[in-house]
Amino acid sequence: MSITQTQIAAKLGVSQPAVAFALSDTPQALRQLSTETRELIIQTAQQMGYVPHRAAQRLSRARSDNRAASFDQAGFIYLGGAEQDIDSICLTMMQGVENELSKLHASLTFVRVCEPGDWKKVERLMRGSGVDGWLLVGRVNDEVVDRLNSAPLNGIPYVILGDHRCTRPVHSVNVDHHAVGRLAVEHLASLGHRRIAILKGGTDFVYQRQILEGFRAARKELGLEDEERLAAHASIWMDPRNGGMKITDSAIGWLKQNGLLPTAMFIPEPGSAIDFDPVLKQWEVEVPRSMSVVGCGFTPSRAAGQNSTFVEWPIAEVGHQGALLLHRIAAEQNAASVELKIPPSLVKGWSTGPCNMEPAK
Amino acid sequence: MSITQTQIAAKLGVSQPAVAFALSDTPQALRQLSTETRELIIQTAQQMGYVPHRAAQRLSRARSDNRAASFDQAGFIYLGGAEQDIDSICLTMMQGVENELSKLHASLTFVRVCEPGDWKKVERLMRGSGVDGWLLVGRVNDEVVDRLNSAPLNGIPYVILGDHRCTRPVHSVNVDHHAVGRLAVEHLASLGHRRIAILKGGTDFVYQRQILEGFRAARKELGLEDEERLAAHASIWMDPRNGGMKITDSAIGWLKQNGLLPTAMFIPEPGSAIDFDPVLKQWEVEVPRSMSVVGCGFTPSRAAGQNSTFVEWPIAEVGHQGALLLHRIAAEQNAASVELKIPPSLVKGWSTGPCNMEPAK
DNA sequence: CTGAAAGCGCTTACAG
DNA sequence: CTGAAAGCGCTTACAG
Repeated sequence: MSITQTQIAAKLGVSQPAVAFALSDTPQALRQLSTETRELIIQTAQQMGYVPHRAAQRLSRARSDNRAASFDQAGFIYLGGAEQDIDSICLTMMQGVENELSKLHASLTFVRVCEPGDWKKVERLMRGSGVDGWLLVGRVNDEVVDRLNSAPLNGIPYVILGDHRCTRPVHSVNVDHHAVGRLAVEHLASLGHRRIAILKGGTDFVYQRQILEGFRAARKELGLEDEERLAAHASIWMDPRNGGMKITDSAIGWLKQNGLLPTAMFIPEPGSAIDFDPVLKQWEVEVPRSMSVVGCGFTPSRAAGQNSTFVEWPIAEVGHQGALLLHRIAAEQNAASVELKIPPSLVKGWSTGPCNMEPAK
Repeated sequence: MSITQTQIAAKLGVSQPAVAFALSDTPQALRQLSTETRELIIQTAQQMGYVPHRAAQRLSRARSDNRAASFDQAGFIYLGGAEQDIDSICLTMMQGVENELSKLHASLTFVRVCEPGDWKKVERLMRGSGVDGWLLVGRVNDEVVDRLNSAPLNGIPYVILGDHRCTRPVHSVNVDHHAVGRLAVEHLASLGHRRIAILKGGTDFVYQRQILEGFRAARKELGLEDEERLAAHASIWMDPRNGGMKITDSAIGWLKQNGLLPTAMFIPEPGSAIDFDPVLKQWEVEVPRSMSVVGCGFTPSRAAGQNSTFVEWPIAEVGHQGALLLHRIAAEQNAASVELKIPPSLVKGWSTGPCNMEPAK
């Protein structure tokens, strides 16, 4: 069924190891064979559709563990009960990871860990030499990291994707949420807006706090109005059962009645901005004429709203970089801890425009 | 690092194959060793934390392919550009699959296929003997199935999870969507409702049509009012960019003005029912006093709304059964095609109650 | 009926 | 410098 090195060797009348050397990149291989033979072998292998037997490769490599060369199996640990609506973010990250791994001819094993007993699965995979490195997504904290650092799980490198709550030094890749808040403000400020509100979904989660920080820092630096009541009273209600966010229209009413209506609003919860339009209409606020709105979103299919302006979270890129980082630290035994932040980008749409009005006093 | 059979053998002063036999379930193994020795070996292996080396097992099994015994690697193919908001459904299915596979000591490899070139990844995995069977989720059609049935991918069993558009006989597992529609009607009818509307999100997708069929069949069988306008004019607007559903409140207005307001409503799109409450309030419809609402949802965390009544789609169970089916057909070479339908269940909540009023004429 | 040998498909150290 | 041998950790057919 599948082609083996031995079959190729037989066809060309060379030894099986000769084929192995021709197909490897080790410095030794180059002098083992004439360039001519090497080329011939490579060509033949290709046209016969040769693909190395994964299990055989892994087993063989077990002899002399060359950590650099033997990275071909990553594990994706989804730690359930996560903060935030992690599902679609998680899948998008996985796609980014898988995409990058496939270029390295490595594959991705999915493991879900929800209760303590589930760590047995991780341990089993590790003991059976089934995985060369872990990617962690979800509820990652010191307890999880301690588990991975100590016997019997230690020795396998890991990288955390997305938000986490670890205090120990770890390798991680995440969206630069600080920059998310900053980017929204900068865009709106460039359009002339000076009274910019943020519609928070809460401050419980790491990303929420980081976005808020970035938002405030940028607003301060640019000398914009810093009306705390704008943030305090406009809040997004989050329904944990649904994973969705709803805007409390009472917040808008309050702002309007108190003459605090901003000329621009930033809605950081991904996909929430689209809910906003009908609520605003109800209060006779027209987007973008009387108010600009910047939302958040990720991946083409999950934008904040139909062609509206939003800050795009580079979730897939987090996956890509996570895979690359894991591959790197799997090779270099003890690399210094890396916390990578991927910058978001602004996608301009119809929901933002120049500031036409003086903010209501 | 990891324990091997040889190490166990050395410790007990038996041969390595003796250990192998003790740990296997083959009939031959039983007579090879005394029950006593066998027990001792098993015990020792366990307390030494022995886990078979996956790659070694696979490689060794390659010699005499006993298809039944050598199932330990499934591949999960996510076919992108799917209909419906598949992401969270997909992840829930994966969890179900992984859960079941882990009991079989098998693991799950994630592969994303979005463009034709991505099939190279599938082919590579197959040629490298990296996978014993496939689970397919997403945009599955005849073209995909033909690909898996013909060289160079053929010979590996596969099961489709969720909706698909294949006309050829295939193995598949899905929610019984027909029963979803039926269940909603039956519950509402049992509460005395006779004018029951369905708020369709569309009829483009397979599941939408099946739910509608089930809904209508049940309504007919139970002799309930069959006012087509109820369905025709109450529609859910779906925003593909967001993956979310929104209810057009104009539909409610139309129904009310025309005296067609039903006493109960079924909202089949998962997670949409929660959006409904504020819209209904706006039209002075109070749930459940003047109208009962049944939504849809899946997995505990994705119910249709906070403690509201909904039909639960057994998505995780689809994953479970899919894994089991794949395992089965991987063993029995050519099993007849199986299309498994998993029945949904009704979760009762606050949003439904007895029919108090005569429907408006 | 028992027990040690062959072999899965690779990688690479190591004899010649 | 070359080329065939050893070995990774298993499974199970096959000599004795």
